[in-house]
Amino acid sequence: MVPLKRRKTVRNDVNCERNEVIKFPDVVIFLLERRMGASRRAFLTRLGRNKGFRVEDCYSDAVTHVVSENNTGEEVVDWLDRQIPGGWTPRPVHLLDISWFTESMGAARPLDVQDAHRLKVKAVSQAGGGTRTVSPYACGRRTPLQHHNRALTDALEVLAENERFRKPPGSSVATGRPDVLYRPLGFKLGCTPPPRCGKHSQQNRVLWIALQSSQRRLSLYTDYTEAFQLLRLPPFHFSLIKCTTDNLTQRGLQVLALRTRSQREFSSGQGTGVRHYEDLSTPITKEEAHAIGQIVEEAVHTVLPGAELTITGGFRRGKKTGHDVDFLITHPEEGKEVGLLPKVISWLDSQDLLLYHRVKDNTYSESKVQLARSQSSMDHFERCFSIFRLNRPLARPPEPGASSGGTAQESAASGGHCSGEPRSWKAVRVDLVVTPVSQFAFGLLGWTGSQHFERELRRWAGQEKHMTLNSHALYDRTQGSHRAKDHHQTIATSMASSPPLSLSRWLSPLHHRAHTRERYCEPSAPPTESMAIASHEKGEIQAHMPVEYSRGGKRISLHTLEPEIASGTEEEETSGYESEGGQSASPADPPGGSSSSPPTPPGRRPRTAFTSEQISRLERTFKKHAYLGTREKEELCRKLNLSEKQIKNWFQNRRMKLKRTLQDALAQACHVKVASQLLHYPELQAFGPSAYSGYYPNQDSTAAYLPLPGLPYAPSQALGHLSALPLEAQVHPYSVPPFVMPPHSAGTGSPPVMARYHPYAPRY
DNA sequence: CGGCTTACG
DNA sequence: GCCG
DNA sequence: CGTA
Repeated sequence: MVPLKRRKTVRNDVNCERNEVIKFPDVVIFLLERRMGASRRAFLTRLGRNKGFRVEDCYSDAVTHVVSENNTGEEVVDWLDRQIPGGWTPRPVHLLDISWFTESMGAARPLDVQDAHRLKVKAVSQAGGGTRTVSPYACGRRTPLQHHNRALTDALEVLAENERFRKPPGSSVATGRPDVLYRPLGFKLGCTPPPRCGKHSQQNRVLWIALQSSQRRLSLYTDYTEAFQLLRLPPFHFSLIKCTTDNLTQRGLQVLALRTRSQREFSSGQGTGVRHYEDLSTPITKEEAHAIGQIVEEAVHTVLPGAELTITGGFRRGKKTGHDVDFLITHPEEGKEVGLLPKVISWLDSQDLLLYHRVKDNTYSESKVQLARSQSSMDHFERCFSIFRLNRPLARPPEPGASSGGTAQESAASGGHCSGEPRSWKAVRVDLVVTPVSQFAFGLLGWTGSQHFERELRRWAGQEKHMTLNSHALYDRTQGSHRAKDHHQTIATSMASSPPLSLSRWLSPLHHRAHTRERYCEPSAPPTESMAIASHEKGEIQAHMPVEYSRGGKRISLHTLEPEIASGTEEEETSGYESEGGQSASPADPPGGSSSSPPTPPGRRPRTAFTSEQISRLERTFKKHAYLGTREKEELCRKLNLSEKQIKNWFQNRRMKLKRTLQDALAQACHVKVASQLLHYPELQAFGPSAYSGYYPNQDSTAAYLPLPGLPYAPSQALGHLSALPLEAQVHPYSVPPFVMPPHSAGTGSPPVMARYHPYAPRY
């Protein structure tokens, strides 16, 4: 099983004219006899020399290319080490597989060394002693012996190996290859990653390495790496790394790459991004977007006459500028749209309007784990990321309707270096998505959304339309029907008729207030079932709604159902009750109180405002472990004068906050919703108290107020990072990894599982 | 009024 | 429930 | 985890 592709080149060339002339003086070859055999070596030597190569009989420092067959890099190094008196000192020499030699022979010239030719030094020994290659999981190809970022590739390999044996739920995401990581880093890493202790040290290093290239994000991501550990989340996934670096490549990394001027290692897309960095970081105007629209429209109509083009994204929301332009394409006749995108692209390309394009079809079809996901085929849409070559208007701004079809000027191709002088065109990012009509509205929503907009929209859907809208579907609770696919009319209508900004008028807090007030202020009138329903527009009828409320510091909570609950509330103690004297003393406010906020329902501790001392200590503890053991809970409880329940709640809330923060950041970074998937691991589930609860020396008080430089969890810091992110708020909801729906939810004809949106951090 | 923070089922 |  |  020799994975080497041997070319038969050699054969008949033996008796060719023998010119011993050295045509390529810069290449000095040494053929390693080991496992090659003397006769074959002699043959190859002759062949090489005939072709004008300089092939040495003995190894020397003059040698530039060491060629071996069926040896690992380590074996070669080992051999060299034994040959050279005093040991072989690593020097810039290519350690190559025979494939380089034979291919060079075939080409009659020394080929540039490709990664595939290189021997990997740290190859794992394998059965059969064949040529070693790096795990395909680690890199899409064999890793070169000499490259800048050994630490990175090694770490990747470790990661990869781990990955093979880890089958966590949702791991289907982890199919991406990390070579994206490897390739973009065409430059030498500046410094060595910080050593870390802990299980995930390698992973963290990987991340660190990958991300240090973008200083802005460095702290962010190292912080989040720690956050992952803290939450006992599994180490990063490949996909995450992939996405992350992908994104970095498209954004921040470019800057660095430009600086280091090593563009050669970039893929075409990355290179394009780098070359047009200036353009791409220049905001796109509405006019430009419109012009692009004209072009795309022409393309679409040419390719498929009936097709419809709609602009989505920020421009649809009314933004005046954007970082890209998004379009949604469909055809009124279901099915007509399939395969449309490639044609559109190639038409555009033929008109020389594209600088780059990458069509993506089913992103995750590769991963077989297509689990119950009847709806939400968002991720099956054809889509394309492209960079347009948009002609700049000449001199004066003409009317936007100039669809100058193929006027693509063949300006100086500015292949690699565009000097600052203004060109006649500008590079513009354009995203194209094709959806079947049935999905059109859904797509429209998805691709038009901004965090704010979607949030508003969902609220609107929920409160006004009694429908649940999330990124996967629209559910009509009124009819109990599921309309993910065919409700486009309603959505489209609402989209059209109520522009985003006017949505707020639906959000009158009055309804809401009225209901809640009603419940809290009129203990004498137990809500009937219907009332309960009415007050819970979300459709979640609370089973045990407290019927009787009393106010005051002492609660006498009577729950109609669940008597045990009432008794259960005992465990709770008043330790922290008066921590804030003023507050809990008598929250009793007159019923007619015009207070803006509803009174605290009885049975519920009035909201306390934790002091900064309390917070800082909690934060410090949290930084050590996000899950609190009984021991520490008690301790905190004492020291902070808070009840255990408060401590417990605080930690719970804090974990959620961290999680949100993480998800948001990762979602942004990945430009993909993978983040929430990553956080769905059981590790995050309730976890018993730490075995070492009491062990950590309690670095008492003292420096409690310091912002703590390394403390990513101090709100100020974490949020500071976030807001510092130059990333756009918009995250497209496509590329949802195969969402693992609880397969058992089918039992009742109940509505499908819906993620409820989080009021704080809409993550789509 | 939204965001963030406590508190709870 | 408070704050900006 | 959603929500008051």
